[in-house]
Amino acid sequence: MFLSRVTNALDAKGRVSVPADFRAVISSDRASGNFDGIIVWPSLSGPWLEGGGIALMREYQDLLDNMDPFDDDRIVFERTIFGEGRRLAFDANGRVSLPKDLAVYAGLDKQVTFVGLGRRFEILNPKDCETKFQQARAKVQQNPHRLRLGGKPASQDSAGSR
Amino acid sequence: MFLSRVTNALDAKGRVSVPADFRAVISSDRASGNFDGIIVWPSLSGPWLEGGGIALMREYQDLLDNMDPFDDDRIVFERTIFGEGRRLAFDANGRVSLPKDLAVYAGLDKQVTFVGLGRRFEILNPKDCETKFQQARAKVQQNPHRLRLGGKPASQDSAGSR
DNA sequence: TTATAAATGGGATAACATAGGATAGAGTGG
DNA sequence: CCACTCTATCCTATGTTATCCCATTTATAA
Repeated sequence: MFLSRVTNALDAKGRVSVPADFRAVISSDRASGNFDGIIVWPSLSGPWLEGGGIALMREYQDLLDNMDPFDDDRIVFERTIFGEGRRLAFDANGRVSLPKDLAVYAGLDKQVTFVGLGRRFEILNPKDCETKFQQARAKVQQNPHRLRLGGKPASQDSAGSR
Repeated sequence: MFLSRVTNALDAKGRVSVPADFRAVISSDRASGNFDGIIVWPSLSGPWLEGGGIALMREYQDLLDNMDPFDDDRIVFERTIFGEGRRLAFDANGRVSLPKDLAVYAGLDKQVTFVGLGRRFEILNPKDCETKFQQARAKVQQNPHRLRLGGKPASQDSAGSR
């Protein structure tokens, strides 16, 4: 499970270290022979990136496999999920090199922040991250009931927030 | 799993490099002795091409075996994918040469874009690709609920809205 | 402090995409 | 039946980019 917030440097070659904790998650749910790296895609919700391990992609694939092959929405999801995703392999030091267009999309410059979201994570500009965090906090304080921490029920979760 | 979007040049001889990532997928799920190349057919849905490895053809065959022999979808499926499909072998540099009629069908000229869709991929004109992607993105944003991205529960996710 | 792991920097190297000539095979016309 | 053309495949070459490898720094823990 991806947890916590880490800021690392993006070097001149476009490389950035993936936090060691995150790497541990990837390699633990990685059956031998699986891709050793992360999958990253531009968020549908705004100018930042989202990512996860290959296992997450398989979950998405399972969901899609259950859709009607001739459903119009199916191809739309296939394009957005698989077509936008990039496979970024770890180098020997646990770094990935971030494609330039993704960096531009997310406004990433010298520093990037990884934010764990459980099944997946976000990659964004540290400044934007701070802003988003404050907004999210404010929202929860206004509306504390939606997330019922500590109780089983939580029928309408929404926890995944994102 | 085929991921991401790559644009490569179609040269004067009708050759185009298949993205290295895609080739890796093919050779990884390729039992030794299998066909080293891609299978390409005109899409059922419009003027572009679809393709995959030989392994995908096997999957389709299994699917078809379980369909009603008189199902209309089945017949269309068989005719396009098996009937119209072409076997394009890699050359030493990982290129295939795209038959002229397929290029015409898909309106391919100097540049072609490969779009990963998980089990298969699309091959189309970069301009058309851009259009389709914008449409897909817009559609998913309007209707993110059909596919429960990011988690099991999330019946009315999107909570984090923003 | 010392030891261990993680993150960072940069030069060397290999992989990739692309171009073009050379060769072999299919099809056509004489 | 042979010569010719056209086309497809093979092979080598080259610029560009990514990745490999090693060295150094920073952080964490004993």
